[in-house]
Amino acid sequence: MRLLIVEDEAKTAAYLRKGLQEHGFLPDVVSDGRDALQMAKSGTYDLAILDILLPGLDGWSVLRDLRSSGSLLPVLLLTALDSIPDRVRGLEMGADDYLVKPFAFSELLARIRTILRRGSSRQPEELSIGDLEMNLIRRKVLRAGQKLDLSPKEFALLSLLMRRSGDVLSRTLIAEQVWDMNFDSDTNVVDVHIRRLRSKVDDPFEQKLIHTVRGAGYVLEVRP
Amino acid sequence: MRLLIVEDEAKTAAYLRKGLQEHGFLPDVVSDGRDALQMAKSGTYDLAILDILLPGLDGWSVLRDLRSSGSLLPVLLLTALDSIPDRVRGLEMGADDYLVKPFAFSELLARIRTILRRGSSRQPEELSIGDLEMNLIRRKVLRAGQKLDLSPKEFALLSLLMRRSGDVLSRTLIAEQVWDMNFDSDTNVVDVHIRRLRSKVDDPFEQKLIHTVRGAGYVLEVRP
DNA sequence: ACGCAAGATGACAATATTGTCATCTTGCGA
DNA sequence: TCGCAAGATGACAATATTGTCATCTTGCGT
Repeated sequence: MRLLIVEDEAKTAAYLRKGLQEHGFLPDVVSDGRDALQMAKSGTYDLAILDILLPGLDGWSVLRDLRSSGSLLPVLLLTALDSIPDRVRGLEMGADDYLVKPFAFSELLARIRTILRRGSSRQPEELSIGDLEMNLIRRKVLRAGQKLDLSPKEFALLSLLMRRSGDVLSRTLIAEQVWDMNFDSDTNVVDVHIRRLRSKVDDPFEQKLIHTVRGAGYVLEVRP
Repeated sequence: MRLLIVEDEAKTAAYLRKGLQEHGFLPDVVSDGRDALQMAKSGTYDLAILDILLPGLDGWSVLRDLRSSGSLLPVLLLTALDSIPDRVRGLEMGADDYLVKPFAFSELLARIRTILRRGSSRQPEELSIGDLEMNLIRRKVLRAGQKLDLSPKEFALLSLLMRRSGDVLSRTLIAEQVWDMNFDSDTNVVDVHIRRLRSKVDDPFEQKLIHTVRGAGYVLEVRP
């Protein structure tokens, strides 16, 4: 895990760098606010530990600029400013945690881990199975790097299959989720849409991903 | 936002409930650890504020059981135990934050918001401006609580406007983003689609959200 | 190996979506 | 205030999407 340590005070900076390195992190240290901002925006770090009192550009400004440029880089503010208004300000400006100096190294470590843990356990908006990738937000689907062009229903159906890949989904369940209607099973819409989806997702490729489970429904998964 | 407050001390519990209610949350209070666990597992809460010293089952156990059962419910530990080992233990057991009593209500509030912000806005999939809400993942749009039925292009256009609400977006920019093509400006597709969007999003309502900036483009914002 | 039920598939018609164009309105500078 | 350019709007035709149905295939129990 790459950490960006933004800290002007040399002694603290060295202490942080050494301690974090020993715990398996890859820290870089920078002391100037302007440099910090540039590095933080580079997209190469997993988390920044940010002091507020800095030369060049203070920590508030670094954080504000970072967030307003759309960066989601987790930031832990580590500062001697201990008043409640400062804490609130930091958190409301988009910091992920606020720890007051002097601090216990073990607590810093635990808080860093907490932030990082959170980062990875979130509901993903990027799904992928085998060489099939889809981005729910951008509404883009790729198979083996090639862009697939799906209709709205096909997209909804595929996203359901991917979100629950490995599970066998009954036609009834699919109908409820994708058509959000309770189902009078005398239609084969689901079958037909599965067909259309297959023709785009599976037909052009060797490795099939959409599988039929006779009598039960459909699964999306990689099979040997 | 539904909060579960797990707090044995009646005075603190009442104080929390009242304060949080005033800030727009929907808090439920429970004082027994066993009840707390059951409620936390029900899946109806967005966050739990958990004290450690409890009758029935202590906070550590509640947290451990919750996490080992796979629940991702965000938990903020709020306790009088202020030693570093306790803090570390709490965070490492899977709490999302640890705040020591006595605490400032404003800091608690800021920390709650920080945790909740993480939860949904890593890349916000829920956008809202005024009484217009949209969910990028579920592909649902509501205005004043009413469901709007948008075509794919309309949806893409609106999501662009919402993601960048407050910014004036030129037709060229819109064309690039929504049609992802470089634009030979001898067409008025954008105008037409703005029209169609307006007819669904704005026409039926008093308060308009889509505004024309003559010579520049369009903005989505709340205007007095 | 046979028969049948489950599933796959192709075709079709009903809708919905989209882009273009012609025409009407409106805001703003001269 | 007039005239014009920017923008709004309604209508239309070309496509695309969707659901249904009839028919073909396939897997599986006997």
